[in-house]
Amino acid sequence: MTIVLARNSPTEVVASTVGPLGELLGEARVLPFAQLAAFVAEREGRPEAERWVWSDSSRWYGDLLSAGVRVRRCHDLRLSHAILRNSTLTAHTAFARSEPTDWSLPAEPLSAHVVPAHSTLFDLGETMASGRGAANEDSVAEYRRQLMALSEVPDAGRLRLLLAAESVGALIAAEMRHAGLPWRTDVHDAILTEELGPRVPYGTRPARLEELAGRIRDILGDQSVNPDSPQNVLKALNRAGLMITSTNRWELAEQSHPVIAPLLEYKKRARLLTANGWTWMDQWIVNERLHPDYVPGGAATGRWATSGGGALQLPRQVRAAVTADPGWKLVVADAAQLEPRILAALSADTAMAAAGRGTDMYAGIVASGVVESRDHAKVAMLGAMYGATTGESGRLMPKLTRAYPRAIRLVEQAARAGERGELVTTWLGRSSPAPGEEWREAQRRASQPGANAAEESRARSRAREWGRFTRNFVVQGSAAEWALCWMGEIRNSLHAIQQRSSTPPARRAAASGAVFESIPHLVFFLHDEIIVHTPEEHADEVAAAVTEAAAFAGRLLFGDFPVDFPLGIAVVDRYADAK
DNA sequence: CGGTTCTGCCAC
DNA sequence: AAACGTGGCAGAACCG
Repeated sequence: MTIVLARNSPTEVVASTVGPLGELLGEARVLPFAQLAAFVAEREGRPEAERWVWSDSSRWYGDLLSAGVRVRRCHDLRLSHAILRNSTLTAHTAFARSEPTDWSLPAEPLSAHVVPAHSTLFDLGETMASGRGAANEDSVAEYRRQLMALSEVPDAGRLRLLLAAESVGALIAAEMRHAGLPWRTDVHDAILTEELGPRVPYGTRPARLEELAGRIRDILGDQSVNPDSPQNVLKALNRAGLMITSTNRWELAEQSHPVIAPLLEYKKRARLLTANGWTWMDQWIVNERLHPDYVPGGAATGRWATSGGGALQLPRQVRAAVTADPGWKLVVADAAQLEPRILAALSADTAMAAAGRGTDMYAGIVASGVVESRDHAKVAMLGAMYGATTGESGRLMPKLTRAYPRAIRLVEQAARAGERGELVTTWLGRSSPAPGEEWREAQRRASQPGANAAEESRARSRAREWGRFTRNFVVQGSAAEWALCWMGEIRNSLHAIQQRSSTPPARRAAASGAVFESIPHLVFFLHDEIIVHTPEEHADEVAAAVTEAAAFAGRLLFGDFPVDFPLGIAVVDRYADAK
């Protein structure tokens, strides 16, 4: 059954049951927000899984989770709209060719600090009520238009899978934000104290940094040096005779001067303080949980982005603070060499897939005699996917091209398409954005008869730049699709484990408002890795399910093509212990 | 003074 | 060794 939920007024929801073409089945029900959670919970209590269609999962589902209600399936209209409007597969449809509407706008970010507490049913709708405008949502009509667009695509199987994967990703994002990543503030504080000295008020330098700043000034014989100011440091180092043009780490590291070591150490520690210091901890860790605001589909390639919390860049330095609760474990898994494996499958390059038969594809490439070392294999593969032309990576390209012609042809063709300003499309059907007007104008000018050399060279350089983007887009975007399928299947398996387990399910949890209090659940996702927080007794079962889900995702996308997706996987107490 | 851009570094 | 993709973020630097 499919039920479209839409905001009817600032205080009401309309729930419309619809059929396969989005046609209304029976009367729509109007509910006050206060009754929505009970309504959804009742439908979710039935054996058959409803599909909830709504504008924006982060709002609708965030509210439901706060009220203690989990759902199994949804269709996220806004995320699906973005895919269907831009895909080359739907480019011929009225849906893609019509003028953009409000549905074409990105979801509004959740307000900075609605960290999911366990609110009561009474609060439900607060997030919804704060959404864009007060206008009613025309969700049924939009759903119908999307179904219509899909029906106009000859072979829409992959596109349908993409919309389902994108939508389940949005559910998972909301669930992970709700549950939060277990975070020990005492461990975090101990790391900071060890690296920086005891906590000091915001705006003052901790002892360890003060001491390093003193040493830097003494060595340079200049007490006015401020190591936090790149400009100031650059001038001071130039005065000291160092021929550098910036103060970035690699340029400094090339110099031999006694000030370099303390300066690099200062920068390292200062970074920890500003990015993940006490201020960050106070702001983002609530009740020993990090609640990052994931943005599914936030990157053009379909990768997730985040806004706030910095979950895309949790430095290794602080990962020891990510610690399972007593009696619980973290199952940490990452896909080994995901992107090259995806490339092998996209291009049906059986030689490259064969090199990935073991757990280390780079070792497999060496074993096949393509290059001499694992480092070479890695830098060559990354160069092929990123479009490297110079350096070691560029020099190794011919060897790779000889060994894996199909794979390399695929990325080269994607690059050439981008250079011509064309769109490229992932395995499941997400297309790259078109280059901007400025880009097109530059290309037009350069191709005019009177164009000067500078214009031509600038245009060529912009074209190659866009080619590197589209080259990477097909691989990165298809890898993101695999990851969504992997995670969606993990979610299904965890649900099944919960159903089988003696610790009973959602109903009791729902009553307490804590949807994930006693069951294994995903708590972290980053491009090709996941963390599940699980009661210890389920840890091995969870690890097996995560592993099987990777194989499942491979079959779902690539059918019988013999490509493996091995994982690095560990059952640990602390994230830092995983690899 | 507040808003925007730049620099540098974190993650994959 | 330093050029090769996607992001976020803090603080400095710049600008009207």
